[in-house]
Amino acid sequence: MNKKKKQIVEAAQTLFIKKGFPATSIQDILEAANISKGTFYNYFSSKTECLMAILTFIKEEVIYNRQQLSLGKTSSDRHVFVQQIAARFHIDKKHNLMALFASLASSDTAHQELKDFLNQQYLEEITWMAERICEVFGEERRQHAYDNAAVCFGAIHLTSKILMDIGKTEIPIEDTIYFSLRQIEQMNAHPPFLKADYFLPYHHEKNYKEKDVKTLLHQTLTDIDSSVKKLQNEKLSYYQAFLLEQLESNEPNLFLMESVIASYQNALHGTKLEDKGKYIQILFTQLIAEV
Amino acid sequence: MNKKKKQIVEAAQTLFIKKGFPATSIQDILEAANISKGTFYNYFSSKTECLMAILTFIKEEVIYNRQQLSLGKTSSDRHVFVQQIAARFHIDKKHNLMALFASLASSDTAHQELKDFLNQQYLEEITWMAERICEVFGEERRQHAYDNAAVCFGAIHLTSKILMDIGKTEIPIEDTIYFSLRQIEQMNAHPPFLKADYFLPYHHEKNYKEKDVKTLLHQTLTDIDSSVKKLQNEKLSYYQAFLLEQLESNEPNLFLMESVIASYQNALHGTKLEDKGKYIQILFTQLIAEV
DNA sequence: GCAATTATTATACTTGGGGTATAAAATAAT
DNA sequence: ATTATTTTATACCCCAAGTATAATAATTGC
Repeated sequence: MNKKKKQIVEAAQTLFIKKGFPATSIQDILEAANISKGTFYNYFSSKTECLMAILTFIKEEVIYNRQQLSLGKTSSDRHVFVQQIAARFHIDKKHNLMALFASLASSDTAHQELKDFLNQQYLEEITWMAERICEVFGEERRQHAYDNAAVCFGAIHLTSKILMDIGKTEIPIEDTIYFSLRQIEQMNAHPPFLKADYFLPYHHEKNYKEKDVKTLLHQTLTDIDSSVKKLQNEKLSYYQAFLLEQLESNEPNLFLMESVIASYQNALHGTKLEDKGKYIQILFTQLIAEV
Repeated sequence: MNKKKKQIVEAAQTLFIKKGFPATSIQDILEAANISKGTFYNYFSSKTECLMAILTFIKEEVIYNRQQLSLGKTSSDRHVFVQQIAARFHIDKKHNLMALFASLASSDTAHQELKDFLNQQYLEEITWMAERICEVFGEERRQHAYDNAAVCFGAIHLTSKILMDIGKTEIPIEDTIYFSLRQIEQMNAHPPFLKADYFLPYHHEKNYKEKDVKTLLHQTLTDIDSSVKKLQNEKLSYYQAFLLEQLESNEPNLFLMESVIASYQNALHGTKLEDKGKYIQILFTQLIAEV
């Protein structure tokens, strides 16, 4: 993400939160970001697309956070699971996404595009949750994993919405999550309602996604290629070339890449490319999370 | 509701469903209803208000339907409960509200007004459900009634949304409701999370509502007063006068009114006021349901 | 360093929707 | 039949999304 684009995204995000998405005009964004209309439409074809860029960025942050939470912990740790679920809420809160979503859901002309985007997000969240339920409650839960995920997810969201709407904002989201998790504690006696194969297509999506993240990673690297060269750091240039080479190969060595990216990011520390490094790290985390 | 207003509402409803609320312009409504802008703004101060009129009308239909379903059945009948929950979905489906809600949630400038309206609707639904859960599962459930209502309601809505989104439209909503009800079958071992007193203010709302329905009923009756007189039916005129008198008194005799309204409606059968009669019946049902 | 390309600005323009205003015509009420 | 009220047609205002374009600034390639 280049400087101008970031400038726009930051201004837009602030405004979307403060005034709500529909109430924020493009003019507002232009003034806040100190850019002209042409520039805006150079980066985004519509206000909706700008919003989706913001949401995508935040989603990456959530994935990264969840991955960090799981480091060094066993995958069956229930408290980690709760923290990971809470991560979305905390990050949403940090960016005040609650307010944003409240003024969203659909909007002016955004229709299908945004709707599909949000649907994709929540269905991904549910398949992730079903997978994690198997890890936390054991493989014998697999049959009912989607039933449980739906009930738990539904309970969390509705309950937190209720608590918001009736003004009980002091209750931490973790309490709500523990409450909702309790609802799926007992083994299910009935045959599964939501069958795993319903969601197969959405697992396939992951592969598409994987491709997308991969190309995105590649693109980001090539984007800053010249800037990296300018730093005239031999090691860095080598890393850069290595990473691109790996990404272009059919079977990239993920372990090696992980290590190299760490050094790569380190070498960028303090330079004006530091943020790009972080972004690359996040993309990579997302890539391995999806494999 | 007079003829022109109904004409507008019907046209608007069709369009909201077909094109979605935000995508429907007032111009579209004017053309579909064959009216001019002035007329529209004579009945509604905004597009949002028009939508709320439609939603209110449908809500009344739901209440009426649920009341009909409970006739002659014990209040603990689980299948009646399921049918009553399903009523909302069926009526929503009949009016294709799913499509409407999907294009809604918030919108252009509607903001607070519409948001509050929808919040009110769903919180009322939850308090209704909590009450019914006590009736169906027994009084010993009261402590956890709101917990159970939230979990069940959340499960129903999320699950049906999922099934819609993944294209499993052939699964009847009743299956989803039975599935969701199963989730709250076991007695809850933990202390309640959502306490009943959180929802106390929303019970008070009922009283306000009652007043509204009463005045609405009165207004509807006076609206058609002259048309009724024109029919030159002595009995009908007497009923008309009687009902108005009762509504104006401090303690209307509901039993008498119920009987008179039945005859009243009967006398209107076949006339062009038949629909008005039905509407009055629905309003009255709502009135006694809230007392 | 200079030429060529690309990004950015400023500005004007088109389209379209929400909502107001008003005078004339139609309909209803007494 | 004469008021009142509703309805219409039309023109208008305001504002926002998005397009177009010519001029200017910044990058890039060589």
